[in-house]
Amino acid sequence: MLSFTEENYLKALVQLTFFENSRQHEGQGKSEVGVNRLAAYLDVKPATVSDMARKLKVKELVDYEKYGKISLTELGKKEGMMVIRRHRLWETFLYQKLDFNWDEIHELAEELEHIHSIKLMNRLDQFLDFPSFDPHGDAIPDENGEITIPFRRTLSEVKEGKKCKMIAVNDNSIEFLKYVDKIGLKIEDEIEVLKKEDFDALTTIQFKQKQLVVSPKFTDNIFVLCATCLNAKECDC
Amino acid sequence: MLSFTEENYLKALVQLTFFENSRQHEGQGKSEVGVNRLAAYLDVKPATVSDMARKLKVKELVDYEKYGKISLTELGKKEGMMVIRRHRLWETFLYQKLDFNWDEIHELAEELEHIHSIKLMNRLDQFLDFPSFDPHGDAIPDENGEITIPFRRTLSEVKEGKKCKMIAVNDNSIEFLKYVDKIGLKIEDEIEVLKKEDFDALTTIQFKQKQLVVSPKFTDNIFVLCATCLNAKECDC
DNA sequence: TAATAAAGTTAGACTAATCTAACAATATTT
DNA sequence: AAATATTGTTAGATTAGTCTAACTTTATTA
Repeated sequence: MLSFTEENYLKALVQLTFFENSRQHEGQGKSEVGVNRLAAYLDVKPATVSDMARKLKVKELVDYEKYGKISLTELGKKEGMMVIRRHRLWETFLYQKLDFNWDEIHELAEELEHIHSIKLMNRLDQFLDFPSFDPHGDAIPDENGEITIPFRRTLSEVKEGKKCKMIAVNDNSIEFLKYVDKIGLKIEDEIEVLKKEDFDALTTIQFKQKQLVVSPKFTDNIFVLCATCLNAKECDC
Repeated sequence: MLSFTEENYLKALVQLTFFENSRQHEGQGKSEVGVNRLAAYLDVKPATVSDMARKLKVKELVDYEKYGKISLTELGKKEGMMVIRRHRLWETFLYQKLDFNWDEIHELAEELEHIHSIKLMNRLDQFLDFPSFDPHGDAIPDENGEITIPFRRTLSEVKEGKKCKMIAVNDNSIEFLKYVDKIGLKIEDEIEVLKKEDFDALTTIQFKQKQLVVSPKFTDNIFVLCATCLNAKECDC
């Protein structure tokens, strides 16, 4: 059985090697990370990560050689994915059933994700009607730790005059989530890009009969999908 | 913030000093416990309890002097009660919402009870419609850690020919819970005592149109209440 | 390529929670 | 009351996860 701490290392490795900058890395297979980077991400000292990397290697959860990079083994990836599955299912529960705000659920899920029970998570999954995305729009890994990330683009990439729907946010900081809440935008909402101003990169969007001018700080962090590109990598939206 | 372990010590102390044998102790104020007893209950060595007792004393959670008994302070009692509140609310959730069996919920609640969030527990309480008892029929402490144990008697004490309803079980062992499940008896079910045989202490009961002969091992561990004694200490049932 | 910077490792220390083994205090029994 | 049994304490060790400080390896740059 994995400890609380070991699980957090595996989760962090999944985030850093599979999710972070996934568009840049796409297809490059650069799924490894340095000791310093992981240490910074987990807010511990590099020395601590060095130690832990050795321990995780013994348990065959990571591939790692002294002075080398760290990467997840198949087993390690699966375990990390399961932590993320639990995290995202709990977030969905807190948001949908207990009426928590978008910006409150992450912290609670950080604790709840460490409850180990496959049965519990499968029951919760069923209770929530098998959601595909959590309240931030991130995909929820299935029972086997598999995740099928649909092709996503940011709102910045959508052409003028096109419509799309918001499916996720890229920035999970409380400030960002509070802003999105404030303007009244929600997952699954339809957004129309009315005008894109090249000069200062401001975009005028419309959703729910409201018009709003937003900056790249916003558009870069909203993931969208349009009806036609749901399953297609090429799409003109 | 209390650690996982500290919380378990406080919970155990509440169980041993307030709940266990509460009928015997009633009114005697003997709410203290020895090092060996607590060690046996927690399945650790007495040496460990000695150490922890000193630490908990520093934190003003227990009263304790070297070679003396351990008892909870007001603060310690409240913290312990809150752990029990969380445990019982989670059990209720697992049983009512996720359709877990009676005998599966305890173990999961042992983990869930350590998630600290007052808001989470209050929301869950609301979601469950403010239950007074958990699935085992034990009272759930309120937001302030207060518990009002209603007057309970065991099925053994009910006179021949009287009816009562089951409100709790005294024995939470898996074997016992499985047996209760097997015979199809549930919290709130009405039970009629048809016959009591003094010779071998067997009792014939009826519930849901079924008749069954049970032993003291059973009747001693079923708590009941009758309509007339709900709020009265004296009752002829 | 040699010097410097960045990245990573090792040794030794700390804390919390546990153990064992030896010892001390208190309670019980003859 | 002395002997014995029960109960509780202390000292020293262990493990996981962390730290700091000193050191080593690898990468970058002048």
